[in-house]
Amino acid sequence: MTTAERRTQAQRREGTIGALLDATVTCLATRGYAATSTAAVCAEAGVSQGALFRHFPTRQALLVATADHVATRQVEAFRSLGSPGVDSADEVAAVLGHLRGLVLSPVNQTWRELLVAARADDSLRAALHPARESLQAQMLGAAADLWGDRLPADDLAAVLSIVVNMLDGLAFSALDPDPTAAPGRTVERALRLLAEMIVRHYPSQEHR
Amino acid sequence: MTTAERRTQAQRREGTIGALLDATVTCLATRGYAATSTAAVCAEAGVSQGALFRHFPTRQALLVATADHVATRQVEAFRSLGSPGVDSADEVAAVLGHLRGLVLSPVNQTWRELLVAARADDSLRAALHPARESLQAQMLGAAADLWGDRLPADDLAAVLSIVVNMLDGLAFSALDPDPTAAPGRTVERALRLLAEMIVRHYPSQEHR
DNA sequence: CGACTTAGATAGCGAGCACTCACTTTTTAT
DNA sequence: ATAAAAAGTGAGTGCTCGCTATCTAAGTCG
Repeated sequence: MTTAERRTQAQRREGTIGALLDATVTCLATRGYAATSTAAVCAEAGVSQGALFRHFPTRQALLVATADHVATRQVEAFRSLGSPGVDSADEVAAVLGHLRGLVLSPVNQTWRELLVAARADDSLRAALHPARESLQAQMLGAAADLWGDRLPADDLAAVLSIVVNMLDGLAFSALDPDPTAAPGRTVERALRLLAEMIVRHYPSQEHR
Repeated sequence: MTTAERRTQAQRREGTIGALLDATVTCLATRGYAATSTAAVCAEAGVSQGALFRHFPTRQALLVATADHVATRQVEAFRSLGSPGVDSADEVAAVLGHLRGLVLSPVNQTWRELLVAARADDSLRAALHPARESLQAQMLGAAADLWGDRLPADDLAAVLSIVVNMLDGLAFSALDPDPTAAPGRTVERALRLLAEMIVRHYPSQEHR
């Protein structure tokens, strides 16, 4: 640690803010909303509480900033799926499996934790509202880019709603602390069945 | 208040315990887990904190007792659906709508709140585990009684998993404080589409 | 350099939390 | 009737929380 001791103020600022946001993500994902106290976040980030309250006027401001932070990362992860085929049930099932991985990721866990907390907190709900709308629109846009040529727009939104809501529901039901635990027989069967139902309802043009 | 002033000890006990359980349900459903403090529950129930801690050694014990309380009420509500037809897409959509109502009810909201809190609390998760298993088994059994003659057992569990997980996911996403708010266009479309996919995948015998 | 602004550290404050305890009231048993 | 037991009360206890005030360290600019 002999070099690069000198940083500009903007660099210092960005560094600690980034550390605080990342620490908030890991605290929310591992300890949950209630246990994500300012002290816990500061300990995780390796800074003092004074530093936190210099950059964020209140705990809620930190949480809202974290929500915006993870929202952008969510669309990135979704788009980084590439453009997988959805012609056969196997391919759709593979896509569902990948989506399940995304939904179970810490980033998405953070997002869910904030949404749940927002239900009982009016001002947090209001503060999270724009990010929520933006995220939904961007996810729908990404889905349209990937598969918009196969489904009418209304149906695409409906299928997306079915899939992500089911995966979110699964994430809430999966209380195992180990995120890579065996998905369970019925869960695998349910995903497989959903894939089959989708391809049967929207057969690809080649097979017609 | 001139009559019936005399109650046996068992009656008094049952009365206050019932009031505490009901108060816990409404507190969890309206204020959320974190705001369901012992003081809030006692105020809602109209008893003192001393009374609460006479019957429940700790806050967690009260919450676990409440979980058992609502679990039984959930199966009752599910079975009270009767035995609706599931031959046409319209009928399946109607069933999905009724299920949606059940999932959005305060009883189910309470259950979800406890499950979410259990994710970050090891001992609460362990204490809730038996009720969780029992509830899942009873729901599957009820579903088998209602529609077991139409689907193989494995498929029934898978369909049930898809439907209830999607509805739970919807309940988490629906942050509106008004539970009877307009379901939203895409939600209605998604439920309708899911109903159509189900009847297409499992056509009734008569239409074969 | 030296005045000035920004970033970060530390101690502490008031509020709310789960829980306890000494006490009163109501039911039960003799 | 009266003693014992159970139910219920409400003030108090220690602890953690979000947040603030005060201070030191570091970067900026004449």
